[in-house]
Amino acid sequence: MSDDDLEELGSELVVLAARLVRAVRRDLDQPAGVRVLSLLDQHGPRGVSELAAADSCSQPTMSGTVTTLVDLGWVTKTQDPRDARVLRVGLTDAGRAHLAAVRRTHGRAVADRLAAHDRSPADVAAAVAVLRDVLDPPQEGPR
Amino acid sequence: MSDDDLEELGSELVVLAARLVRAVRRDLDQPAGVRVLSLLDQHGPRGVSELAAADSCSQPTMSGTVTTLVDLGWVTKTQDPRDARVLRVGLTDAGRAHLAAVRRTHGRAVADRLAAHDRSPADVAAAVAVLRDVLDPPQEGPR
DNA sequence: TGGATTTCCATAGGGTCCCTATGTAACGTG
DNA sequence: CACGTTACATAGGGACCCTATGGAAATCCA
Repeated sequence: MSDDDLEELGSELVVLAARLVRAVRRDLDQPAGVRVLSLLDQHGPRGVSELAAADSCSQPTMSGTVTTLVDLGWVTKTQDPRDARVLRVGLTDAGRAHLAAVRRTHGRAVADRLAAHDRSPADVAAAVAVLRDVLDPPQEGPR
Repeated sequence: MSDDDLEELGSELVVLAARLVRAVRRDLDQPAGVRVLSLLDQHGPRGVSELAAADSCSQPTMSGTVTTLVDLGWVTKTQDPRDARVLRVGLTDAGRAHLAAVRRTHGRAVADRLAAHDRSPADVAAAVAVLRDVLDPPQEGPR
């Protein structure tokens, strides 16, 4: 496996990821808010800054996203009684329901396409694991 | 592998893809035009509508992207002498050079992250193949 | 105790990417 | 030539994201 191949693969990975995101945005839901719902579902209530770090976006971006989600009734913002700076963002039942619906939609869409290509869910799991690894280490370092 | 798992995976795939795209846009350089350069590199000169179909975006979007690329000097638009409606979009040397540079950057970034996770390029290739399959069949007629 | 600093969130302003709706010009056909 | 079709461009708007900046609460420290 040569370096040229790796260049191709890295570039291709980004290209395909971009197309996937666009397709989802057009046909299904707003991914930005769903990412936040997913984070809250996995990790429980969090502050805006924690969410921004977890989603690796800027704090103002997350701030705006949360505001949108509040308007939609999918999350609530409550004050932390011990630290008035912190805003605890938590899922509502409606938010949980919406997340479940989106996941069903995505799952079905992925399953449909898999069926046409003799792909097993394990293959998708492997792809997810690779993406996670590629994204995981925002490790800075000299050199 | 249950349906619940598949829902999780489909959703997770989209979430990770979105984060990847955002990370690339912020840290590296990926004006959506690179996708077009990649298409032209793979398939040779094409018209705007063909490019839009290949990238699965709308024709006006591709029209604007191509205009941007022309301004950057990475592609040229030339009239087809046989059909004055068709614009042949072709890579310039500068466009080819830019594409090569972007690919090197992506390849290096991916390689760095892989090294931290005991991943082989073959794993990335597998992930790319899965993404391609997930995107490929927008459920159209026979080929 | 009274700054100084830090932490957390919000707003302002701007950019990119993408969409639908709607032209306009050139082709083909009867 | 009228007619529908094809290929591209423009107009208008929305979603998402960024940096810069501001304000308020908590914490640190002489």
